[in-house]
Amino acid sequence: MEERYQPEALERKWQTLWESEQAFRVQAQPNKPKYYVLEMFPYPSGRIHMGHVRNYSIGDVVARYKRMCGFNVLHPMGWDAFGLPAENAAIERGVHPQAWTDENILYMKNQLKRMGLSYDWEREIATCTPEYYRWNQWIFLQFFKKDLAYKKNSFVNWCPSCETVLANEQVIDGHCWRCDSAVTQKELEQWFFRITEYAEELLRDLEQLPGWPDKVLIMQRNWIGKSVGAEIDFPLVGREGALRIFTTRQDTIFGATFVSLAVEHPMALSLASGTSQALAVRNFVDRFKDISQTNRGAEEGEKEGVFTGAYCTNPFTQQNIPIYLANFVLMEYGTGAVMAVPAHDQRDFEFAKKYRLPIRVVIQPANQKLDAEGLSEAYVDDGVMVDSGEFSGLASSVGKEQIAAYAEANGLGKKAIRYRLRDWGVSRQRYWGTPIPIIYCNRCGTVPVPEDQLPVKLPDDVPFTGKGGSPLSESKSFVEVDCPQCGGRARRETDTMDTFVDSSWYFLRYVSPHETHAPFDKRQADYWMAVDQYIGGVEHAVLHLLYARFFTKALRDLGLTQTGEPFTNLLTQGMVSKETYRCPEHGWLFPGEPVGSEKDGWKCPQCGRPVEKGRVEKMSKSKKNIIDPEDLVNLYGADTARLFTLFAAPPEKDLEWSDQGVEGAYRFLSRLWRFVYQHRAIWSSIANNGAPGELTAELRELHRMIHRTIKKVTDDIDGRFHFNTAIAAIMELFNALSAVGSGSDSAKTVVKEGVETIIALLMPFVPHVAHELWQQLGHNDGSLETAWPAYSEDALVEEQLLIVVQVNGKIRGKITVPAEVTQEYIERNALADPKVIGFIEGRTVRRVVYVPRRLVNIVVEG
RNA sequence: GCGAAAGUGGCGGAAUUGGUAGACGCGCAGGAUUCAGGAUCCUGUGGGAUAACACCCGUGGGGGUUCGAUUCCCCCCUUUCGCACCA
Repeated sequence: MEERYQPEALERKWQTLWESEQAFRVQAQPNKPKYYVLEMFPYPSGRIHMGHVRNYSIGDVVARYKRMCGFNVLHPMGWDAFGLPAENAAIERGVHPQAWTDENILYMKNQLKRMGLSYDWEREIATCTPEYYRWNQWIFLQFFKKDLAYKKNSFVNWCPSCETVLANEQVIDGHCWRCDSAVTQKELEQWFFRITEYAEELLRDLEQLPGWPDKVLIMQRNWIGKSVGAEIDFPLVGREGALRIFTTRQDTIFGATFVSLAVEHPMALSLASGTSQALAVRNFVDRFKDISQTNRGAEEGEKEGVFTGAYCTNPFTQQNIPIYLANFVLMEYGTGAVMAVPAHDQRDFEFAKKYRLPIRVVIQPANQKLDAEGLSEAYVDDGVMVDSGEFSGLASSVGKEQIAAYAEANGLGKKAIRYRLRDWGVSRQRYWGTPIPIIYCNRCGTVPVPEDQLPVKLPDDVPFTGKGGSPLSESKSFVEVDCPQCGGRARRETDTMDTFVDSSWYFLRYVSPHETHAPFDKRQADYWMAVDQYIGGVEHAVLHLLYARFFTKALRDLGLTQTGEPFTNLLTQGMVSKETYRCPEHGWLFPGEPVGSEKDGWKCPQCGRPVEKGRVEKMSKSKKNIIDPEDLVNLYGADTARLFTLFAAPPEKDLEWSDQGVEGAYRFLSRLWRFVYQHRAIWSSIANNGAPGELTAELRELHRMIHRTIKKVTDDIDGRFHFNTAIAAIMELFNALSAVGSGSDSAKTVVKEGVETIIALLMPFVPHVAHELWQQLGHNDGSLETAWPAYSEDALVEEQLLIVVQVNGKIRGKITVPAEVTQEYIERNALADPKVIGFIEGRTVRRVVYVPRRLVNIVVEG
């Protein structure tokens, strides 16, 4: 054993050993409790970053801990390997996406291995392999058969920079989630997955997920956005037909003084044709139709509209009211037409004011009287219906019911439920993704590729020009095919699938990654699913996590699995960030910290000029504040990198990078190493499990502390994931053991027990150094056979209690009493404490509050 | 605008159900060791006051409930995140 802690060689030793022993391989064992822990798989961008290190360190603690507790642990890893960066690399550097991706996977896999993560690499998957994506295609065909996959012409989000369609979930603030360009709108024929079919179930089953953070549940609930209301027809004046509107405020229908349509509404142009407004309407439509919804208001919320020249009838008031187009009405939601109630909807109010449209108050609040002239804003809350014919006098909530029922009974409309959730557009005009297994034949129409012809492989003869459009359409060998039905000449679909399809079921593939007859083996899935603990960034709160839930339910309905929810427990870890500093001369300071101090100001280490202290930023290339985990591992070893990320903050919070913090983690491991090195000769001569019966009071307390620490660390890891406090407790115990050092034989025995406990408790966190020290102390049990330490309740029993004594809630003294004494004894001693006496003398004791085993509060008066 | 989370020493963070606020780590200060630096070890470290105690103040601000509030309730301020014309 070396005197100094030298992580490099020992980490290599253990990694090699685990690899050669295939220590983390796992098979289903029906008689052993299973535990499936999964971290979100990475995109193979080239190098791992600190976010990965954090994510996988957390997962590895859970996996190793559960393994030590006797669970049969499935802990797999793979690659979310399709996506745009590979294609961009091809365009920019002429490397084939496949080669680029393979190379990255190879490099990153090595980096992950150097972290000592306990993955079963036998189960590794990469979504870009035909063995994987053929099942994307197979699932697509099953969806197609069940009408869960369909093609429709629609207005879609279009990223002009990526030159592809985006799903709603991929548009952030009107910008592309990937490249941040402003998203435009384009009318295209696209493939969709009918996720809305599952809207209600996706919403309802959120209640079955108590192991998910509330934040994520709320975000999903909002994203699905259920609204209960009614659809009502407003008959057109002077022509056939009606405009169907959707509303949740039927109770305000007597106040509807006009109707607003979306720019894309199919009747927009026909309503105006033949009226004097025809030209104005055409211009209005042309102005807005290519702009995506979020970018339509020139300024925040600015309302604009145009009269169509046509009228319809409010079926409740029988009044003829004008029909407008309005820039804020969404075609995608409801029916694309809304009844406008200016008095009770803020948007309609602003619109009515701008275009001088009538305002009718039909809801009165309890404590004030509204009139149309005096309104400065819409009254949107509930109240009592007025000026509403036979419905006047009803409360809003009752009126909603009755109006909807009346409409239904009289053929004016029906009750309706709408969701904000839209169907998931999955077509992408890119190369590096799963080809959609569809063939278009002039005679037979849309023909699915027969299952025995899967996979539809990506062709190799595609030029990467970056000039836009679907690259697959450039490959003749790919496009030109015979129709599977009639054998005639036909054309292959050239769009590929959204890469989120790949990640929507990969957790199922891991249960039988080499299965060739189905996406996964049902029996294996029945054993392993659901994922007991899923860990990843909160940025996937709606995107990936919603899609994966949808897929799981859809696959269940195809009879492929019994699981209805894929992830029983979810941990969303925070970002890794770093403070930024910028020197006017040298730009972002990196690597290295500024010199100086908070008081005297921070200076550039190169030129001494004062630097501007930036905000704490997420690590990103542009901010130049990236810490490369590889450098970190080279310098300090994987154990230190793991320990730091786990110790510096609880996993769900953001973690701010600190060079000194890393030093601290390294120092702790060094101290532990040195302590074992110095004492190992002494300890080797002691038998294990010395009886603590004959110990001094001090050593008995130390022995208690060992067991207290086991309990604390166990509780902190299991379910709570407070790794930072678990590690703190281990450090505390170590400090106490170091203070005792050696001494009497019984002291040595207790200290040895304590150190061995510490080493075992550290195994999930810093596996290499912990296993090395364990071995150095003479344990030759198989490297991963060590059981998680158990604590004994007996060993926790306190001999003495420290009782805090308060007077009127302020701490005035502390007394130590034997643990078995009575409450009366404790109160008597508290009142007799010299410090306490000073505060109660001459005053009347009104009351004495006793909190068992903790404190006495003496309430005095005067 | 709506929804959610969070504000605790110089810093990261503890305090699990209302019961010793500041565990653990970093930083800082003093000391030991050292030719010196680094490393290591010891001691101290919320603020005020003091020779030292006693004591006073203190968990964003202001109220409240309670014997007792970082924790519960109300109002306000700040920050972060999510949604953003969803009728």
